[in-house]
Amino acid sequence: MTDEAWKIPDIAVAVDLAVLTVRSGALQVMLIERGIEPHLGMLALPGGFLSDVDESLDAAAERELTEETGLDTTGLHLEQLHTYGAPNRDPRRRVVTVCYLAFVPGLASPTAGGDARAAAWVPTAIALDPRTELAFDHRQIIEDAVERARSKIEYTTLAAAFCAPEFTVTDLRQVYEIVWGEALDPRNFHRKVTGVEGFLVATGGQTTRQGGRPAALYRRGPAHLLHPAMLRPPAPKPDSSRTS
Amino acid sequence: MTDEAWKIPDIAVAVDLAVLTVRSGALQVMLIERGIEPHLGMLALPGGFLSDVDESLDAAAERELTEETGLDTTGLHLEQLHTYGAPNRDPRRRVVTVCYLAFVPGLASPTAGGDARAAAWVPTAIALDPRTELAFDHRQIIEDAVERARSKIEYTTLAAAFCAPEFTVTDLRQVYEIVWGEALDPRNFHRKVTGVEGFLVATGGQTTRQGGRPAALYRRGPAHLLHPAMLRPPAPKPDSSRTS
DNA sequence: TCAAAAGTGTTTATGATACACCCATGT
DNA sequence: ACATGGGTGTATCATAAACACTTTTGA
Repeated sequence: MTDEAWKIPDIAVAVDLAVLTVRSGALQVMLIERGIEPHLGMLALPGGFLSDVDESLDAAAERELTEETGLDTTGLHLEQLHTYGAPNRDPRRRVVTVCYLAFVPGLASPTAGGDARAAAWVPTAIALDPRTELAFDHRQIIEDAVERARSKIEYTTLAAAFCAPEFTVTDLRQVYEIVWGEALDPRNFHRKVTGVEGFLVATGGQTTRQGGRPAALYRRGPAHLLHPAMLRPPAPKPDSSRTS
Repeated sequence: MTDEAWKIPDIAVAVDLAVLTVRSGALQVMLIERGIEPHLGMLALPGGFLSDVDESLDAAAERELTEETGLDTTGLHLEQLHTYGAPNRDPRRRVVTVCYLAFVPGLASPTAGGDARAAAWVPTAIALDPRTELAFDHRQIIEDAVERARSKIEYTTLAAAFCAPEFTVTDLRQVYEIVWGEALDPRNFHRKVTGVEGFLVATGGQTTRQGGRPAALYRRGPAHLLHPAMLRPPAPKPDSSRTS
């Protein structure tokens, strides 16, 4: 039997995870502080090598997340983001990493473990700040993950999952504003989300407020896809036409 | 220095290519007939293992395509589709394959080479027919690739690239109909594509026809993205309400 | 003059945006 | 009364779908 194994070079396969959430009014990403070389002590995404030839990529992603952050991954929805394999992205050897995105609410605070010296939620504004140093090509990965998360809430009902079990339309709008980094018109937003079938279910309850009309409370409806999709306001062009 | 190389299992990294085009009025995919085990003689996507630790994933994809099909890959736009890594997708050993999609016009007929015994364009209707046997998980990959190609022409001007340098609106519409497998209203389609800025540029020429009004000829315009996007007709629900 | 294919006009419906305005509560 | 935020009404615009109709050619 012909075999071509002779020409297969020694390449390691890793998985990395961009776990995003909305916490404390900010889009945050789970980062670890590396406890091993290379990039010892630097911030990085949780991840690591496939540990067993019989481990699926998805399973490896879940395992690494649990190992390094202590987060419970049962029922966690992971989706492949991209595979990064530039020849020199890891100084030790050739590593191809399959990256996963998890964009999920309600995760606990992490507990460092495995090869991670520390683990914490970090606002993406800080993680992507030019002054923040990140290991490997993880800055690029986080940028890709944020963009994917932004587009996911355009056509799914996922944003509602970041609200409390009972929430107001304003709570939901703030999730969109945080993730997109754009202000939305509260009135049009209200009409839109209450008009989409299966998105919100009124509970009949109302908020008690300090000043202002009480808001109706809603629970998540059965829909997972949004029809029609929520539209992100177009990024305003740099204004080069000021005459005065 | 701490190292964790001891726990890195022996995994091969491959690239596979789903090369799609529109030829002879059909959406077609480039398939090879395998010249080596496993699945000797079976239809498969072109692809193979990374051959060198310094070869990027993109470069490996181009190399494999040229080796197995003889196609010229200069200027070819490849985009990552997905990474498939189920533990038993290859009977020999653990293989993680990074799949690329190329959806491009004007490719020549292939010439088999490398590990391919034959190479040919195959209509996707045949490739995905239940009676067609495909190696590994390549049926799934082709399905994913077709879906991606279908959505790409919704929001890009790529479809026009499958027409001759000068083409009519009907030529362009037929590309959409072939890729989507749906009939479109010629009149609304005409208004739509001629109304999108930068999509089509009238050359002033006309077709000579056998019966029927001559059609205006167009060239591709400078736009790459479509605003607003072309809408795929919604898949009709199975009609369970026929009463007569 | 007729068939065939190209292209235009018109109607109707949907949805986005902007924003005026009213509603319900705490102070 | 009034500030505060919740929620509705409405005009205007952009686009999509359906389809009647006109235009331009070859036979």
